[in-house]
Amino acid sequence: VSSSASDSPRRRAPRGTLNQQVIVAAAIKIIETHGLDALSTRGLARALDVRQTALYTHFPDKEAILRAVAMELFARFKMPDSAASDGEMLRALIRAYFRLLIDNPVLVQLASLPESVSETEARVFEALYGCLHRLGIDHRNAAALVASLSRYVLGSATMYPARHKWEEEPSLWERHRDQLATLPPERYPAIHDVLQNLPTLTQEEVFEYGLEALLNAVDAAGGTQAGG
Amino acid sequence: VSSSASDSPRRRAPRGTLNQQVIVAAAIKIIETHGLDALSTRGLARALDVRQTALYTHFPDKEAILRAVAMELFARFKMPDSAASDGEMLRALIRAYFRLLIDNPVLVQLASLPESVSETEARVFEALYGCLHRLGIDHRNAAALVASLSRYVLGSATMYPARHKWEEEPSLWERHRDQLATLPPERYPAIHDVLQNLPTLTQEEVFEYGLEALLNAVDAAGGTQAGG
DNA sequence: ACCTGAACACCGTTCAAGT
DNA sequence: ACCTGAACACCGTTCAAGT
Repeated sequence: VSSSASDSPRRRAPRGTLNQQVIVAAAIKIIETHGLDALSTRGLARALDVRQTALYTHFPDKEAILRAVAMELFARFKMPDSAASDGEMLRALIRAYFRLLIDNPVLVQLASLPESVSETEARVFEALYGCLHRLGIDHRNAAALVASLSRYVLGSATMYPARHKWEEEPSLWERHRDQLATLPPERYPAIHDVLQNLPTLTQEEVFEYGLEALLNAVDAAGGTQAGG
Repeated sequence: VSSSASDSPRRRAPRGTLNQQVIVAAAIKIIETHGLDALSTRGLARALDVRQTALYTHFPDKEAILRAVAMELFARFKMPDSAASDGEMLRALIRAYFRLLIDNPVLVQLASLPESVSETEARVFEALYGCLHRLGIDHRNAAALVASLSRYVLGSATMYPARHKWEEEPSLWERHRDQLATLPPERYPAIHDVLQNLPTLTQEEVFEYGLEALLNAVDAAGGTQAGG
């Protein structure tokens, strides 16, 4: 029963095996492969080939690990290149933030963590307010618009059909659509009217539709730069 | 050590003690008092003065209990009275749905449950599509608008500062604001410019701002019924 | 300083047994 | 039919002990 192959647990992990970086990397790997619910301190320790209590030398608790994971994923944000106009920059910023959330859906799940605002979020907000200021939007409208946009992006990312590797079940969006289709047509004629006459409407199209609607107010208030 | 007062556990619960209704009611009470995370089958059984395994006679698993809780809370939806115009009805429907989610924040947490569309949701969607149809909005725009509105409402409800009885921590919204204020002003001038010049902007004002922006497209497309 | 072993107080779920 | 007791396979976390 002694160690024979490399896949058998070693007797004792050497000194420098663990640090915050490798723990976070292993946690992200588990989350991306099997989902946030599959991340346990025991499983994480197993992946790192140490006992679970070794983790507590590097993090005070599991929540601290999750905060570090969120920080690491937020750092993946790609700030868009400066655009032709502030209106275009505004759109590019929102799209990039949306992209970050749908590429790393666990960030949505971790949104309720008591966690300081990430560097990424601060930079995005700063850039958004800067654009709106240059477009001549007053403080009140700028704050209301940025707040509305955040809510819209969060809701859109939450409903986005992230094809999780680890689960068979379809996303919120697809389930919703499928179930609406099974409702009795005689009681829900308007729903069926729309569903039957609308074969294709992607999440991206929906997102762009709402984004443009929310930004129309800006184009109206600040001088628009015509079509681009 | 035998039973002395009414608060000591009884020896054995009589036959008809449990049914789906009382279990769901007790679950809702725990969730509203201490939050969803505080709901365990053990605690639920304790509140009902039975052993935890008795619950499995009435529900196959905990998820089934949560689905029943969601159904019960969805039934609290108040369909608004028919409004003066379809435009007003549209707004009343969205506001009522938002109100349902912020009055019962656990519905947002339970949104990802694999659960059939509730009667409430179907009725709201049916009413929304009906309004849009009468306003002359085509299928594509109607579907895109309803989808955008759903995402906006979900995001708004998620960020809403529900003053949970059971937790001290401020809401997402308040934490976010407070933390933005602590950022270094020299690196984030636009953020501070807005924060300093904006003493009061309530969640309701933000919600209304985004709602009007999203519905502007409707007012533009379908004939608007002037101001009301 | 860093990793381990054993223990603690929790989970959700099962199943044979009682009534 | 409905409720119970004991058990199973999990959690996150602690702490004294090893190296």
